[in-house]
Amino acid sequence: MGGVRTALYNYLYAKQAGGDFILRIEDTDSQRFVPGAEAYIIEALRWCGILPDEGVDADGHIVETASDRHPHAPYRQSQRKPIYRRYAEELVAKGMAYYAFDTAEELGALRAEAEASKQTFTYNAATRGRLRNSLTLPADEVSRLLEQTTDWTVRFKMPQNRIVAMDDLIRGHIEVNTDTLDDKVLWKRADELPTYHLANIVDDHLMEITDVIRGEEWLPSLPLHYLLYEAFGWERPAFAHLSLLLKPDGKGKLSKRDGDRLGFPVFPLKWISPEGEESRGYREDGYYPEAFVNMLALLGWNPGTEQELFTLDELAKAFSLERVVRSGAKFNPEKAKWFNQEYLRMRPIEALTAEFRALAPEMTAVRSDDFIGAVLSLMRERAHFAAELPEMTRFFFEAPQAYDEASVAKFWKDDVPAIMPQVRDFLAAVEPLSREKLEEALPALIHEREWPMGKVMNTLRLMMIGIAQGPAMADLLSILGREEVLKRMDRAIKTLG
RNA sequence: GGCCCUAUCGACUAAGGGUUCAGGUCGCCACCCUCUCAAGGUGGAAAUACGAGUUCGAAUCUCGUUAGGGCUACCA
Repeated sequence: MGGVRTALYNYLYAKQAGGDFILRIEDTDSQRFVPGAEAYIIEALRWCGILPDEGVDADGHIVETASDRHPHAPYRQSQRKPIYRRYAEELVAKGMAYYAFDTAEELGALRAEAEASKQTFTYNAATRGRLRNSLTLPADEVSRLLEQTTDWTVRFKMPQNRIVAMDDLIRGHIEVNTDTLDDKVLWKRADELPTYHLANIVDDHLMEITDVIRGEEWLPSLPLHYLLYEAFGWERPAFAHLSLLLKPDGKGKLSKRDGDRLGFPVFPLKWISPEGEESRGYREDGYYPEAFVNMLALLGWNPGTEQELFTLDELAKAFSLERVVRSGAKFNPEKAKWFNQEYLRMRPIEALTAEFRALAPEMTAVRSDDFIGAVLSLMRERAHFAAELPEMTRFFFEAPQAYDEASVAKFWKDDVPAIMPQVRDFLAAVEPLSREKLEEALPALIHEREWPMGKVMNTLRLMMIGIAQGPAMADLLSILGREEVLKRMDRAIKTLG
């Protein structure tokens, strides 16, 4: 969800400015490769209607070779591997980065040691002079290690005691002293791959990215990114950092577990991890993508007006980074349902009818679109999801198999058994058996005969649908039609005695 | 621990120093409508974290405290 929201804001911002939304896969961590994740991302964005202008082809596959429409291919960082080393070396040549030969074990030991004495180990100006790198080792030793070993890295040489002044489109001005930062690894010889920091800056430059809208977790590395653009002498894009989505109850950021625990999806689409663990999705839970996207857009942004329902195009028109809120937003599953309910109501009846047929093929096989449309028009306002409709409307399609005992006990007594055959005679003769006619004639009959209104109406409903709660009698009877109404009455009179 | 971000009803948010005893939406409660249920209509309860300061005036600006979050990896 958080990822989709970030993508959505990027998309809206790009569309509003008449720009392009590019999908790039940042898969530089070979250890954490997850099969199926890339296809999942593309499918999820597609379901949401967030279609990349660049990076993905019409067939839904990531583009690997450059073309007019995809001038910056390939879009998978793992396929851009040869690009990055050059840039890392460029920084070393400029004296803004250096080779580091410390092993992961050595650094781990240093960190553990520092922790034991309640201190923090930071690889920067304060410590790099004592560590094994091209700044401290003799040149011939450096050359030897570069050629003969494969576990070295290129680290950024963080300047000493410098204030980095940054501007964020959402958060405003931020300043950080470089002494609190460390010499981040930029490139790893072991897999010849860059880390996020290098790959991101190089690719954003190469792909002509003008605006970076990403999660708040990247804010601490913004100074590094500023310094990297400066080191390369490149113009930097504008940055905007979005706050996180928080769990509905308690504290902390929204996690996969919260969905399972509280009963709502955290993923746009159902996701099955390589380990076989399943997570439900908004799509499979019956949400309309329009409702999901609308809900996400309003979680951390507002239009400044009281409008809450937006199409994707309307969102693109109304969106602005100035109106993105800075604080984290707790996700509210109830409001998500409300959005879907609103979209269920706005749905064209033809579309809803088709959807309903797919949901309940046996029940609807012999029914006309007119009949189904009449049922749905009456009943859809009671539902949050289309999937609830078949059960909710079953009594229109099938006569009741049994009569609710509590309702029978409450209504099928006193003079009612004597009255109902007379109601049947009325329904057999009334002309036409329309909603308008019944709304007027049925109460009129009840008044005229001095029958108890509630008792007769509820008993009639009980006879029609098996329980005493449901739609208004005039609607119910007119949709059911005379033949079915009389059949159900006869059966109820016979069964209830 | 260090660095950074954030702080208005239960939740999402509006109010950009005076037009606000803080507005809207979801949820909750009551009433109305009514043959029941739902929907709808009307109304209600419900918030500026705390403490200083600036100012004629502070939800709004400043500082501090508290609380929450993020980062602190050869992950993104």
